[in-house]
Amino acid sequence: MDKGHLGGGGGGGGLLALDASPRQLGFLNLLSPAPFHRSMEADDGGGGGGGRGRRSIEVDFFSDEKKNMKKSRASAGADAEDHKDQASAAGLAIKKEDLTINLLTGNNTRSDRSMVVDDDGASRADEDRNGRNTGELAAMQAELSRMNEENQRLRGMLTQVNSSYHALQMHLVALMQQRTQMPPVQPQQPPTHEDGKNESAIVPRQFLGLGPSGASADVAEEPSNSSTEVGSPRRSSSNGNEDPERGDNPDGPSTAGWLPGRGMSQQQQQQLGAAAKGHDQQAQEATMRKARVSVRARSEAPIIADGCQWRKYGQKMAKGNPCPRAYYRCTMATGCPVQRCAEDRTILITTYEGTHNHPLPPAAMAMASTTSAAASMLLSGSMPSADGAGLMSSNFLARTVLPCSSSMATISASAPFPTVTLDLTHAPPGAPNAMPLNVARPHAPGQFHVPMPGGGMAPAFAMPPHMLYNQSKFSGLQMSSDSVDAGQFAQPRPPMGLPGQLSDTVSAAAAAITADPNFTVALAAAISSIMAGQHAAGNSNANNSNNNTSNNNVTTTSNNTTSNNTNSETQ
DNA sequence: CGTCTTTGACCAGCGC
DNA sequence: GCGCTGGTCAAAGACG
Repeated sequence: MDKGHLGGGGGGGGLLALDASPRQLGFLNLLSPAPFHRSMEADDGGGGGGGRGRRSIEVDFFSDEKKNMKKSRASAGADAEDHKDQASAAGLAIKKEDLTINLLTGNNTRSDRSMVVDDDGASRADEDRNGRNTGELAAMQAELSRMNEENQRLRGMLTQVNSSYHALQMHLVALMQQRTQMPPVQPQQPPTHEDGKNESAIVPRQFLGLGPSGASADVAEEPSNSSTEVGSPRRSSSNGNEDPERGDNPDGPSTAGWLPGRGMSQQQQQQLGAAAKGHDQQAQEATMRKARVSVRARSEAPIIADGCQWRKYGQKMAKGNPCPRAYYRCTMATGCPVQRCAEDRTILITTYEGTHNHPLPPAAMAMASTTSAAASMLLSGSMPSADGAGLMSSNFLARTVLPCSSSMATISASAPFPTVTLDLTHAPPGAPNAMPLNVARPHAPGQFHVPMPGGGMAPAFAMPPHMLYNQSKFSGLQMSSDSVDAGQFAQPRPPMGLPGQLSDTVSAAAAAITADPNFTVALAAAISSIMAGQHAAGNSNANNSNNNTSNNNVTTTSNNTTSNNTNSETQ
């Protein structure tokens, strides 16, 4: 692999020098988010969550209760059952209903009695009634206050989570920047392994068996630009051989990793193995790069506007598709490997391969993190350790997909190149662009559809990818941890047992939250709405300028024509 | 003049 | 071994 990144063309393109550097850093994906998702994961498979809007938390949280209340009211006292249900549902609701119902139905309740009494002594009855009403009123008020308190608490939790998320995000960004600035940095490797010993174990996931490939990814990067490599063997993918060419140049490996090449890993490992410290990272990078994230969205534009600058370096007629496939390369940094093609007319399919190795503008962060997360998830899903991993990853991915988009995201993973397809062309029936957070219903077995909050409101890519609902029932943290590792630090880590405290924390939180499905749903909705709102607000400026098109493309997608994503993973 | 896009050619992997 | 296909390079042209 290699070269992929070389510069493109000749002509003037100075830009080109892209060489590949492998770094992974590129993205950070939000660690936090992952956890979020998970925690949120509620059951909802479709359900309910709903949330609608991004605006008020309260609504989201108690939507269910409110619904129940409304129901009860509507049904008027007639339905005793309703009452029961309501009662079970929420205390407040019950009381309210009791009042209403009692008056009408004449049950044994005090209110009833009072009514009956009226016949005789109006005044006394009135007093009693008043007294009772007052008492009930007081009770209701108490309930309300209680609910308010609870609400406050929940809000506080949300705030905390939110702040934590932002803090992590910031931290990641900082790390990323540091990394990019200090090339030589050694891969901060995971404590556990040294020089590649554990690598295999650590990096297990790879589809390709990538081993340590080359030097520290980070390092390399850069400087180079390698145009030097241009002459080199083109297809990187293929051979490990290339790497050797590059020799010490770390880039080589990385690039290699980046490319589709399949077999390189072992050979390279042997060859380079000695040197390797960054192997782990590279290996991961390689895997990351091999993993592809395909985003489907309706767009008239030739390329999706995700905040990054893409340069077209090639176009080919793809077999079986009348529409040409175009190859794009990120020009924001010289070795940024993320790339590629768009096909199809109405539906723009953008496949990302690799990760950005440079700091991204806010506008691009969302998409980058999304794709990165998706890739990492996918990769992590392949991990042997957890059966559910794959599924989880799917879910997570789904959740990860552009949350703002109103459309549904369909995720699929397929071999030989693990590919995650985020289908933004789907829109729930009857849900136009701006569909509120609706219930997600699985379209078809094996597909994960994720409701995206706020369609019309927030820029499609403005939001962090993590705010989606969790549908999955799976709990593992792997996803999060993996995603984090892979996406960001590229440090290889044991699948599950991450040293990460974060994982623990997250898991604990997730467990606690997920204990109550309803709560989970509500919380998920609330968080989604909040985050959406914040991001929209925060990024609106930057994003608007850059992402308008993307927004339109993705967000506007209303109906999906294509549900055909290949979903290999079925849940 | 510099940058970007287009487009033909080259190379490598893969399947038969 | 051959052909097909995917992916990339790089010259040439277009555009601002």
